Amino acid sequence: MSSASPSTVSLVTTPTPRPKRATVHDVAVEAGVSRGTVSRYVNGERYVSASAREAIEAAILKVGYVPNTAARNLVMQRSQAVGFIVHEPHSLFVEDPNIGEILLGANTALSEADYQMAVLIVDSERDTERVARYLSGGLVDGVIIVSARAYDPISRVVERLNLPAAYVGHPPGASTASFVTIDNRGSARAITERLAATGRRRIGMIAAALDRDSGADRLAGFTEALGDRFDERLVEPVALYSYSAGRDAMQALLERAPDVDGVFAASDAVAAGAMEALRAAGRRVPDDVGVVGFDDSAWAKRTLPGLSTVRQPAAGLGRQAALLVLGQLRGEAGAQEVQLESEVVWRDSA
Amino acid sequence: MSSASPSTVSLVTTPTPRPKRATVHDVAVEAGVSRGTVSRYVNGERYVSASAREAIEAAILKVGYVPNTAARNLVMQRSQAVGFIVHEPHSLFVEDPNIGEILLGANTALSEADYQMAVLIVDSERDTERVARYLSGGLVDGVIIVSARAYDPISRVVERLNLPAAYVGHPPGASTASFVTIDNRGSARAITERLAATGRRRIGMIAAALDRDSGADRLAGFTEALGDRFDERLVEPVALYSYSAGRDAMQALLERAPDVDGVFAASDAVAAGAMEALRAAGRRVPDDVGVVGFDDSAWAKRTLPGLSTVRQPAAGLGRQAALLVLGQLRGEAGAQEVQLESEVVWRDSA
DNA sequence: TGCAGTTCTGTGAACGTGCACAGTTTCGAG
DNA sequence: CTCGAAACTGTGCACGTTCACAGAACTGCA
Repeated sequence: MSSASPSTVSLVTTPTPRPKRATVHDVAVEAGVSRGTVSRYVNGERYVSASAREAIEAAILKVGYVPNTAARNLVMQRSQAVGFIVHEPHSLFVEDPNIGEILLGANTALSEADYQMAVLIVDSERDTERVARYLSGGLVDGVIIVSARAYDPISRVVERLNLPAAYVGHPPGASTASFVTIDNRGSARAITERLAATGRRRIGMIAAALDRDSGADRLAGFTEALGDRFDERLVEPVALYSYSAGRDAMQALLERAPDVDGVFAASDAVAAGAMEALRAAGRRVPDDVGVVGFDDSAWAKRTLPGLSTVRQPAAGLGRQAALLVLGQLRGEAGAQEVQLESEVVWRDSA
Repeated sequence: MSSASPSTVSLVTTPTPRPKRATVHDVAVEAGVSRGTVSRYVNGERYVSASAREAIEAAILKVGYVPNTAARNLVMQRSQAVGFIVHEPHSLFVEDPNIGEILLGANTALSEADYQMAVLIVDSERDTERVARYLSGGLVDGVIIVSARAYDPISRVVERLNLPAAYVGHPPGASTASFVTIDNRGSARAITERLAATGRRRIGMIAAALDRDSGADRLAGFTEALGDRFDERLVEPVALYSYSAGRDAMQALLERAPDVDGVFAASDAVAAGAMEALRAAGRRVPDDVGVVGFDDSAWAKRTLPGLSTVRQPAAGLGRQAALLVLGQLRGEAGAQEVQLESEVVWRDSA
């Protein structure tokens, strides 16, 4: 920065000699006005004369002023950031395309409102503690919570802090928080009925994540659709919405009920695994067994044949959740529920 | 929340009456010591007597004190956060499992060092401007940059701000920043040689993302491995590492060179697409055509037969990049290059 | 000219920390 | 008992902003 004279070698010991930033004070001096006026200009408030405005604009450009967010946050008592809390094992974060979509949808909406997103992944006990501390630190003004399970300690922390929050999916416990969902039950019923309408007689289900509302509701819809043709022995429950779980479950189901001719898988990933197991067992899809999934994620277009499924607007879920939080931040009324539309997408797997 | 008495309806106009937080001052009063002593205790410094410590501990518990991060950031001139900049179309963020893995690896390392990660996705012009403003705002102490392309405006902003940074992949331009990579060229050479060793005579490549070092290096390694048996007409370039691109490219390649009996796809997603096209064209894998990919992502285990590929330690890349940034933050020496090991994973597709 | 209303401006006080520095106590050695 | 070092403690200032408030300048109207 300064041209060191050849004789004196100045050894810089400070780690990163980042250039000191211009403050609102520097701008004020440069423009020949006061701090207050500069602040008003920056925040787009009234009562700034034309001449002052011009001088300030020039000064800002000259000194390269950018507001210091920490100082602003301190005095405004807010952070202009929203936490995105994911309650999943790391592996599923990668495997489940839905979460990525939800994150993107939320990030887009937050960006548009000039909010920042802080990603918080909770996988272990240690994470829980760390995230709780983080939330308490006042670093986020609100949170979006994805895939919380029953009796989630993080949810309790959020409630205690009275932090604006929106859940993707039903919130656990008796909380009165806002949330955004799709009609899992109705959609599951619809696609099961559609599958039945193709003439299948022995329809099974690979149910997943029954400890979450999404999983439980999909099973409920399935049961409802079949009515008295429902056979409990044709339901195979698995823990997670994963490919490998679907494959193993289908294998088990085939052993127990070789005459099964239709399968509703609780997610596309599960369905893809099931199709793999069917292929390995020499069953043709859809000729021998019809398969339907749920999500319409990237999986559905990859399978062969293309998977019939329910389109879940994942990005829209994230976006809506963000909007709910932003609404609360603007002081709008409390708990809201939003249900987004989902539709059956019929391809060739059934 | 509060049980309003029937006669007096109190209309709450303040947005969220968040409980006011205890400050270091409150703790000091409660414990009967000074602010300075509390501050020393909180930051684990020396010179706090046993009696003071006990009193402070009790006081903190009683008033529920949590340090205010904004105030701390302001006085310390840092934010304790690192930006994670992704330079990709939104769609690919979802489709490419690598990015998710890299993000997780980085997030883990940052969390362990008590740093927070802010996700910044750059997709449009508007995003570029927004992110530049964000970086200038002093909200991050450093950045991890994924998949930057040549002449990236964000990279220039980072350089101008003198912000500690680490790239995943070679940084664009003549920048002297730190970065972490794998040996794309050597690995591509290795797997191509291995493919050739299975007796293939007409080996083609679906090259992708040639405007990035990863894409260009993989093509270079391929060329190198084949030597004078290299045939330029067997190279099909595509823009992105995507499934659909792989499918279309394979189709084109088959039309131009029906005698092709081996294919190196620039990524697993591309390879999966290629296998789909081969299947549609009635070619058997590996009997008629051997296929190999790159990444060892979730795709590789899903294909049928399992894909031979190069294992890329995606989480490790993210982790290393985070460590490089953290190192610079601690004031350690400047630009470093780290190369992680990658290995050929041989399955059944070739 | 006086006066009220509006528009504009500057000043001082927060916000909640960390840090330098000055001051006080403790303690062991001479 | 004295003295100096080491262990502790408290105070004021700085960080960069917003906000309330007091006051100045400008308007239009009587």
